[in-house]
Amino acid sequence: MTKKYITTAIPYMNGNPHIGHAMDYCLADVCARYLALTGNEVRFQAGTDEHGSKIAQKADELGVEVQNFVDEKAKTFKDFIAKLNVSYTDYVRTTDEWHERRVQEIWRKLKDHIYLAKYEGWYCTGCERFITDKEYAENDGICPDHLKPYEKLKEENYYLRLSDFKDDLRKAIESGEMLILPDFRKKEILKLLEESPDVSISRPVTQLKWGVPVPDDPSQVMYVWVDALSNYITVLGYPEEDISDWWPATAQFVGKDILRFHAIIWPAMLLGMGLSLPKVLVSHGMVLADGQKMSKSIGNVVDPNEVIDKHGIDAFRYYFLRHIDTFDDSDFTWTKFEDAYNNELANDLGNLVQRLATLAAKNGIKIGNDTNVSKLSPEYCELMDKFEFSKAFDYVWEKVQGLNKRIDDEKPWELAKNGETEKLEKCLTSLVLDLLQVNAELSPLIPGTSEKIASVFAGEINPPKTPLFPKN
RNA sequence: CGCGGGGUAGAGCAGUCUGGUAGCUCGUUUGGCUCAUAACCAAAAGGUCGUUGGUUCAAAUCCAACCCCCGCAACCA
Repeated sequence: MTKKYITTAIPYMNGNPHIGHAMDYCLADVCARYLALTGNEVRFQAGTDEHGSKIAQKADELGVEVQNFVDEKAKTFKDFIAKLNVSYTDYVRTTDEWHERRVQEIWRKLKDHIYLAKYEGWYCTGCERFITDKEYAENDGICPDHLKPYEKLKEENYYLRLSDFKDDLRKAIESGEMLILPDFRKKEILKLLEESPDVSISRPVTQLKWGVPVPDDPSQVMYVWVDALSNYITVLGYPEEDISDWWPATAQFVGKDILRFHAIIWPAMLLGMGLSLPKVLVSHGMVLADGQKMSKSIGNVVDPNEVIDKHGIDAFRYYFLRHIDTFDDSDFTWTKFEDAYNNELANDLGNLVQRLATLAAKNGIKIGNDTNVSKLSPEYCELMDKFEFSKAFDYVWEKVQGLNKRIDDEKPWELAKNGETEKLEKCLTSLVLDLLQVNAELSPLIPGTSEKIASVFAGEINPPKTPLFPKN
């Protein structure tokens, strides 16, 4: 049994769960379920990112203790992940004591690549980041997002010497040793890598209190990314435990907006610790609303809870994994969602199960423990292995539609009328077995529905009493 | 001249590398069927393949120029 490790990006606790988080979880979950289905032992991480001054600030505004604030938020997210039916095995909160302790150990291991230096330049308190001279000039000294003038800042920070790793990193990305998907993101990262300066990885405690203290220097606190990125291995027990069974990760799922941290800083940290690089970084796109970015100011934000409540979690998973592009930005619209639900889930699949179950039950068909039903087709596996989830499910759907066509072509109801019992039995048995094979391929995508379908045909065949996908 | 992706039927996309009658899904129209969630199956209509020019017997596909959209750069996955 091969061991596989899948990770999700840990969301920052300054907002509520949104549709983008759901996208990340769904992709990783399909991957994890597929790997388990093909006989691998899978560990699957999820968690929450809870440090940083923005979170502290938010708690201040609300007049609550920071710890209480993140406890509350973290619970919201954990409930949300449960609602998505995500099959994670390991969960990390960056405020977990064991995480903080291990991050400090990681810092110690990186020490040869860390140096202290003075930064002098522009800073935006709103963005919480350093501003280059070029940016300063372009924006006439005023932050376009926060409409506040940049501040002159002089402070000491620790830096990670990225230049120690650039060559190795570039080779690893070019050769595919650390595969970045899709390919156009790989090109972007390679270019970005060349231009990347050393990264500041700490802030003075006077600026940032809510974080993990730098070991042996109480005046500095770790920059949140160092803390957050480490979660992928602290959750496995690093450095206290031997993680070589699980690391390097089989695949790490991230949004395109945070790919740069995962494709440059994170691998640099890993190389600094003498660990291997993740095998694959899967960068997915953003979910748009009518071609536009979802934003509070435009007011076009789609609440994932609303979508799930409308037609259930499997309809949600189905739409996001089949009709939202795995790698690039795509639209969510209610019309498209409803169309997919009615035409594909209810009419194609739901009705197929219903009609076939009814035919089989009426004619006394029984399916034994046929082992072939869980056999996955090579075409399907090939697409899944390449993380082409939406294409894989397109392929499966052709089979769903093919079964409907076969029923029409073979007309089992006529065979029944004509008393051709033997032929009828053969025809229906074959159809049911093929449906169960398709069902196995659907199980990573819509696990709940897949179980229901399996139970309909297990032993005595019982057609669903209520439709799998009811229409209103 | 920053780098990159893209402009193909009403919508979303494939086809472009390796030129040879323009394809898929949804939507629309019509026909068939009755096991089934007014579901299913079949057929039809619908396109100057961003613009202009070039190469070729032949261009969505190769070459050149131009126009338009988007990403890499905004709290956010």
